[in-house]
Amino acid sequence: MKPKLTLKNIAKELDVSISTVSKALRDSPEIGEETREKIKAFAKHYNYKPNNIALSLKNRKTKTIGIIIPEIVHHFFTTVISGVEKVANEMGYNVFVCLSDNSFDKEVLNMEMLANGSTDGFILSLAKETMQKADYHHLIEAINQGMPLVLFDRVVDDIACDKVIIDDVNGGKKAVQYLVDCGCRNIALISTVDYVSVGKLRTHGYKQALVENNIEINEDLILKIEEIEDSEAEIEEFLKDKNVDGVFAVNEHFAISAIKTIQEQGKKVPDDVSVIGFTDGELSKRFIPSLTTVSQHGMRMGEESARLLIEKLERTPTENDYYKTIIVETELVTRNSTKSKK
Amino acid sequence: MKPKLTLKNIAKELDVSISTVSKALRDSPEIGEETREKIKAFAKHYNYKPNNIALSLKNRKTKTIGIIIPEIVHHFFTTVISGVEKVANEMGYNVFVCLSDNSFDKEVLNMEMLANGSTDGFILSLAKETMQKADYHHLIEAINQGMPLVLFDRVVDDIACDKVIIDDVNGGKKAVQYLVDCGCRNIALISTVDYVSVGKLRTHGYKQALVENNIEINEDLILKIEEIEDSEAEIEEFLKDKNVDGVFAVNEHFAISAIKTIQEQGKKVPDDVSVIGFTDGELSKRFIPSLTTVSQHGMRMGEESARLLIEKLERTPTENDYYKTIIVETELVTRNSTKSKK
DNA sequence: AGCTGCGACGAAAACGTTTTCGTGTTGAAA
DNA sequence: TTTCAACACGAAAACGTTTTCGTCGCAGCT
Repeated sequence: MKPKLTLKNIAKELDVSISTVSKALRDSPEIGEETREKIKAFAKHYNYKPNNIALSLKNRKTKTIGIIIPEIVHHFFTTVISGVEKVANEMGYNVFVCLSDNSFDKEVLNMEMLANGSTDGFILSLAKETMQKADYHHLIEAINQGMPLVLFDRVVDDIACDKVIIDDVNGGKKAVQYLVDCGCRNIALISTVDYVSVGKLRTHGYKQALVENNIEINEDLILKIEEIEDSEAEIEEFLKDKNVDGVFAVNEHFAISAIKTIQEQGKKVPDDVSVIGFTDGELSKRFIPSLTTVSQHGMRMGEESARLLIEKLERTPTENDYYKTIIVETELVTRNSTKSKK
Repeated sequence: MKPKLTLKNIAKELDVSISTVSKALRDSPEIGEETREKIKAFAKHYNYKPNNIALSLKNRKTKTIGIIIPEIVHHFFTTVISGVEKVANEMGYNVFVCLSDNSFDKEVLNMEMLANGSTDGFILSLAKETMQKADYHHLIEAINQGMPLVLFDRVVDDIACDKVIIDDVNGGKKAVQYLVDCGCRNIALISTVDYVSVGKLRTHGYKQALVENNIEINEDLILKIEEIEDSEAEIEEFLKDKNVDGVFAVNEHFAISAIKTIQEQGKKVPDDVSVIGFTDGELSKRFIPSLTTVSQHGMRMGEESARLLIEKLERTPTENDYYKTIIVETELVTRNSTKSKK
């Protein structure tokens, strides 16, 4: 285990000064050609690589961005990470991934870790608990410290920062409209509790679509689920002896559970009941029947978030006083859990 | 956007020296109680947090570990990350996640980024391309530089470092033995190409189980898949007019594809054909029929890897000259894609 | 000979910490 | 009154870079 090669080492070895070595390696014209070549050859031979930490300290930037997500074992979020990684790497940035586990405290802790010089800025999707508490002081603090922040997917309006979201209202509307177009009239909604922004918005979309089609909104056909763990039983109970011909679920899991329940009731999907989910994961693709879903383009969201953040990082602060919100379009991918349009 | 609070700032503000501030904050008895309290109060009020980068530079350790995985959109790897994050955070470490995309070049690049001071060590699962090329110079280089390395899941024998693997041979054997116990005799194997270590090992297990049960190995019943993209078509072609009563697939996807094909042929799972997969993901759990699989305990693998690495990091180098290999046991979780045991 | 200018290099500061080793001021002991 | 320890604090080095600003020697010009 050799001692790590540093500028100082090279300087001593070659009997020049540290500054000379540094300049030579950066091709400064200040250094004579002969010395320069000698130093570069030496560095190359011994595979010198400048120390990142020292560079970060000197430049006061780390070329690193952090991303904090509520849970990683979730297809949507992994695609977002993928997207972030992709553009970050292209732009010469590293990515710190942190998990909040949907816990407020862990989210705050993560932010503090990342904010103390480790990263230049971050990308965040709020923890469920944070949205419930509606306590965003950690975000505000970070922003005040001059740390650029991009919120994605689970965002909150009152924070002034860049945002990347999908048009949840429209996505929900599209889905329900499609069900209507297939001839459904009694359409159930399986959503999450209202403080999760996406659940609320998709519910809006659901209602809008019904209204636009002159279908009465029946609150009995709306289920709001708190704990994902118990969702299966809840959904079963909910769908029991309800006479629905269409179901719109705000995620894959709810959709699958709905299908199972429906089948157990002796009805057929899509012949008797059409089902549409949200988020296009492996499950939707490969389930039988494969699921018609509203795809969120997680990869694109990640890419846009990273681009937004890096753009902000590489500008002078004075230009920074406006914020963008990028809306990534959803896409309805039709598969076999819905009847074909009439 | 206030200028970031530093020791120097505090010192100037309170009209003491930098060293005094530093010592006071670290509760050094050298500093008089009055001054100490004053400084601590000030720091607390303005929410001072020491700069991580400066600390890293000073201490020559970053309290950060890197993990490089071939692909993140893969349930198994996300559970591993989860496990790593968990114990890393408990021990006060941060986690850098990098993606190699199964590309050799990206793997090397990632390692170089992380090796230049950004991390104290890393955890790695080899890219497919790397295993194919069998070029491990980047690993050796890192080790020579004194960077601890833990290999997991996709490992290679000739590198001297800690390893965390599952007993793939045994896992495969268990699965096939179970099929035999269910009365299957014509058991097909759907595996990956041999240079992917896990594919090879699970194939061994398959063969061992057959031999132990005096069933002849029929190479015609073994399919090795290179490109996961074309797998569905390949599997369909492979299973066409083969008279099998059991299928062992080395991952979820192959298993699902097999089931689909079998059902399309008019046969029933599990009544006519039993199917077992590997890796316990969402898909296995929720598919209909739900899949009997060999579970890999990704979370545990992540935890063990992180523990191993951190243990090494926090010892003196002299104690470091031995390497452990931890074998995480697999577990057969039986569901509905197999008949019950006779 | 004296001046200018330039080419080639080195010294030192800076980034934000921690830590070792002073140093100046006390109070008490001799 | 002198001496010395204890106390409370500051100066400076170090971690590995980059960069600004010297400085030195020498050639060319008048």
